[in-house]
This record gives sequence, C-alpha cells and structure tokens, in this order.
Amino acid sequence: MFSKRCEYAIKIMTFIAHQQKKSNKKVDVDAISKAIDSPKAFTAKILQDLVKSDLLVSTRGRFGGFSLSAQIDINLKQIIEAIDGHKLLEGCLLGFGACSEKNPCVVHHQLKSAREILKLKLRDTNLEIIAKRVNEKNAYFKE
Amino acid sequence: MFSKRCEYAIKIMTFIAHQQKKSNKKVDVDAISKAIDSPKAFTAKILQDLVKSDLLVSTRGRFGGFSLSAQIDINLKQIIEAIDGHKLLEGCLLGFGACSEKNPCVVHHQLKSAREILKLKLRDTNLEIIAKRVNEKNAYFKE
DNA sequence: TTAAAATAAGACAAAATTGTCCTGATATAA
DNA sequence: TTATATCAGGACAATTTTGTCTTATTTTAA
Ligand code: FES
Ligand code: FES
Repeated sequence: MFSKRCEYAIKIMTFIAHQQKKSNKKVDVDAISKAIDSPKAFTAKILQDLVKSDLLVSTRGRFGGFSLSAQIDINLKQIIEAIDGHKLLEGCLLGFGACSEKNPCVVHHQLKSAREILKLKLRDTNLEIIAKRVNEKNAYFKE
Repeated sequence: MFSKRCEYAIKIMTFIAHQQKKSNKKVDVDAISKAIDSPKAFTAKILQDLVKSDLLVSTRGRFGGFSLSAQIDINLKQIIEAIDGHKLLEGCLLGFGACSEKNPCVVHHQLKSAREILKLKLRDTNLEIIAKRVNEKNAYFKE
C-alpha cells in the first residue's frame, strides 16, 4: 500500500509527536532510527523531505534536531502526500495518466467509495490521536 | 496501491472475461497485450502466474490461448492475492512481520476499518460486474 | 578558538521490480 | 509430415526503490 519511505515517514512523525508531548525537546536522527527501527542514513533522507514539505522544522548544530512544524495537528494524509505524492489517493489505481469519471478504468467505479473512506480516515487521524494511543500502549513503533 | 503486475493482472482477467462473454473463444497474449496496452513478454509472465494460481486455463499450440477457469465468478480479491499475495490485504501497513491486535503498529487501529471495507469491495466485485460495465462503455482497459 | 554534536547533501551500492529476448515445447491445419 | 501459431521458461537488461558512505556545514559549550 505505502512505499517503504512512506512507512518510515509515518513512524518518524508519530514518534516525534510522541516525544514532544512528553518533553518538548528536539529529536535527533539517531534517537528516531533507533526508536522506529529504521536505517539511520535513509531515515535522515526522509527527514529532509519532511522538512522540505514543511511538516518538520530542523535545527542544525549541537542540541539540534527535528520538531513538528504545526504542533500535533498534522494528519496522516498530509504525511503520505508529502512523501508518496498524490498517486495513491488521487491517481488511477490501474496506472492511467489520471483518474477520471470520463475515462474510468475497469476498477474505478468499484473502488471509488473504498478509497474515499480511506482518505477520510487518513484525514481524520492526526498525530495527537496516535500519540495518545502510543501513551496508552495501544500502538507501537516497532515490533 | 497495487504493483504493476497486479494492475496488469486485473486488466488481463477482466479483458478475458469480457471477450468470453462475447465469443467464448480463447484469447491469446498478443490480443491481450494490445487490448490492455501492456508489454507483451511481461504480460505473458503474468499470464503464467494466473494459470499457476488456477484463475486461468491455458491451451498450447495453434488456436490455443487463455480462458477463465471458473467462468466469470472470480473476484478482484482473488486476483490481487494470486499476484501480490496477502501483504496488501492482511499484512501490516507499516511493515511489521504480521498485522496483529496484540502488537499493533501506529496506524493499525486507525486504518483497520478502511481496509476491511476495501477488502469487502474487492470480494464483492467479480468479473461479471466489470464485464458488464465494459459492455456498457462505462469502464475501459486503456486510456 | 576549538572540539563535539548535530543536520545537509551528493555520490555511490544493493536489492527489488519491471521489462526483453531467445529457445523450446505443443497442438493444429494443410 | 511439415509449417505455423501458440504457450513455457530461463537468462538477461533496465529502471526504480531502498539503503550506505563520505564530506561539508552549522551551532553550542567549554
Ligand atoms: S481509478 Fe482508474 S480511472 Fe479512476
Ligand atoms: S496494520 Fe500494522 S499491525 Fe495491523
């Protein structure tokens, strides 16, 4: 469903949200990649993308790190689109140039509503909700 | 969402269903790859997988080709699982070894219902439904 | 001022996915 | 029997995605 980069991005964002709720300190790459069990250098690349998309703010130098740009009020849809673009949620599921009512692919009408619901769920899930689940030990960053 | 192979597989199956509804003749790779606009040799590979999964029956030699194994009563979920396996519909969305209630990833509870609905839609959509749409010029194999 | 701790960025490498080509096997019609 | 049209399958190639390494830059504390 999601690319590996997108999977990591979601974990990154939720982990930072969770950390900031506890201490409000910046979080560095090393702590992130350990917490979510991801390759460090690759994680750093994804962090750069999240900064470019304005979902994160980075601070260089000693005691630097990453923090949320809009404290907690960022949803999963924003994260997914920042990393994987609009293909998953707006593009044609069978690879047509564009998803359209005028030239629908063979699954268009059948899967339209399911994708709408997925989109709604993604939009309705912000970092606050997930950070809460993590605090309640009802969701985890790694196995 | 789906792999390229899976995208082609869906088009392949729906095209064969559509052709058989019209003429009940076997369909060959060349006709398929032209109709769905896919690379011929790659399409042949996917056809072999669909035969191995018992969704299609192949006939070698002159006037050979492919036909549905269970006339029309094959659904999208079967096709997707034949090609992409159980990862998309049953695996963890964030790459954990398994999707589980006991060790849920950070999106597990949030996206569970959306995925259930997707699964239902896929199971409820069989080739008959799509072939009908195609006949009514309400769905297409290529742009 | 210097050392240390952090991000930024580009080049490179490995792995997975997608796609091609060639040869062999099989069935049918003439 | 032979030519032809078809699927089967393996080796290979190209592309994309994932992941690594190295060096530069920035910031702060001592
Ligand atoms: S999903 Fe294919 S055209 Fe809309
Ligand atoms: S989707 Fe990740 S554990 Fe269920």
